[in-house]
Amino acid sequence: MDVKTLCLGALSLGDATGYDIKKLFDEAFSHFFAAGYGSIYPALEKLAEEGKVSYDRKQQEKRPDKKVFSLTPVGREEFIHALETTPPREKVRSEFLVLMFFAHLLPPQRLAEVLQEFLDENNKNLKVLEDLERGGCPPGIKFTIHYGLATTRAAIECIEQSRDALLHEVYSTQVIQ
Amino acid sequence: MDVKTLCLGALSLGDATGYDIKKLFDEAFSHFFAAGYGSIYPALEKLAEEGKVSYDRKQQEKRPDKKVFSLTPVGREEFIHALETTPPREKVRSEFLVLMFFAHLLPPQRLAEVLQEFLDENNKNLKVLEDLERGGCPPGIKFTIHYGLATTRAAIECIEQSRDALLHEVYSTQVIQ
DNA sequence: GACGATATATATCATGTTGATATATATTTT
DNA sequence: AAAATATATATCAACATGATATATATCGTC
Repeated sequence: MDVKTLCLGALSLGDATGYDIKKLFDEAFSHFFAAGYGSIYPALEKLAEEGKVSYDRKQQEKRPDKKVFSLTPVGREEFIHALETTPPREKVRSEFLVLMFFAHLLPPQRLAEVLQEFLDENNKNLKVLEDLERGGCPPGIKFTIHYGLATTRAAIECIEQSRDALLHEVYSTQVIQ
Repeated sequence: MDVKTLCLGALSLGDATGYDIKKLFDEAFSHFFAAGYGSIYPALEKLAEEGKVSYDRKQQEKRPDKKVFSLTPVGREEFIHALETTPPREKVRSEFLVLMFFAHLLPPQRLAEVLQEFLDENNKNLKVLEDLERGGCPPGIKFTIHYGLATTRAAIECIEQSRDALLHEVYSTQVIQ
């Protein structure tokens, strides 16, 4: 699934500018799909060429002109077709786990820092998700929040449980070079 | 962190061809970092230009010639420097959660299928990780396995616990269009 | 013994994505 | 009054994706 397809999804929730869609990516989609302006604006341009979205240019006196995009019927069908055929995959790119994999090459101080930093970030994400959980939303969206909470809590517990032993073991097992 | 850097990491484990490194990505790194030939071969070429890896061309009678790459001292320092400065991030791209977010646009049959398929894949990954867990390996690597087990188990439990209610709710909440 | 599948090995390429930067102005915070 | 944040679009080099091409060997199986 590419950014073009998820832009159709974003517009299925209501008309929006590229800027609005970026905010949606940063808020509602942030814990499972990332995209920046560099992929969103070209995606909208191509979708417009293909007739899957249309837009109104809204003149604004004190701001750059807005392009408010809407999903066309063709675009809506395209999106539903994508949902029906996209396999439910999940892909993780974890710099954190790369650092753990090569823990034996890290100075002890740095390994401790890395664990703390990653723990902090997870606790921050947890708070965001806990706030979202309190607000009401459709069951599908609620599920994405519960799933995020479950995996984030598991990550935090795993780190808290193994941290001390890990810091100890890495430097007793370590071959001095 | 880019593929170039992780190729240095791969070579820190021992000399290898591009083909060998691809296997390492598919096995040891697969649950936290993906890369294909299309990024590995260009990465090795650039690293060689920069003097961070060297290679021996091994002629083989019955196979295409091998290029066996080795980490140079410069490359090793570069890798350790990268480990010391890379922030411990984690990024997920989940087509599964996109499908859940837009569950209200999926036919009931398809939603059930998606959940089952994703559950099956997670159980498959779980078995791979459980097998890895039994084999002995350094503490840092062991940690990446435990972390994978913890988050995968949390994902499976979360789906098993909410699946039935979700299937029910989505289609009772749904606005018929 | 033949056939298909898998393994060894490198390489390329169009398309898509990343992350930063540029441009301009308004509003909010310090 | 200055600095930071928000509104809004757009571009770009560098990097990554995923598929495909090329050749041969080996392994299983019917």
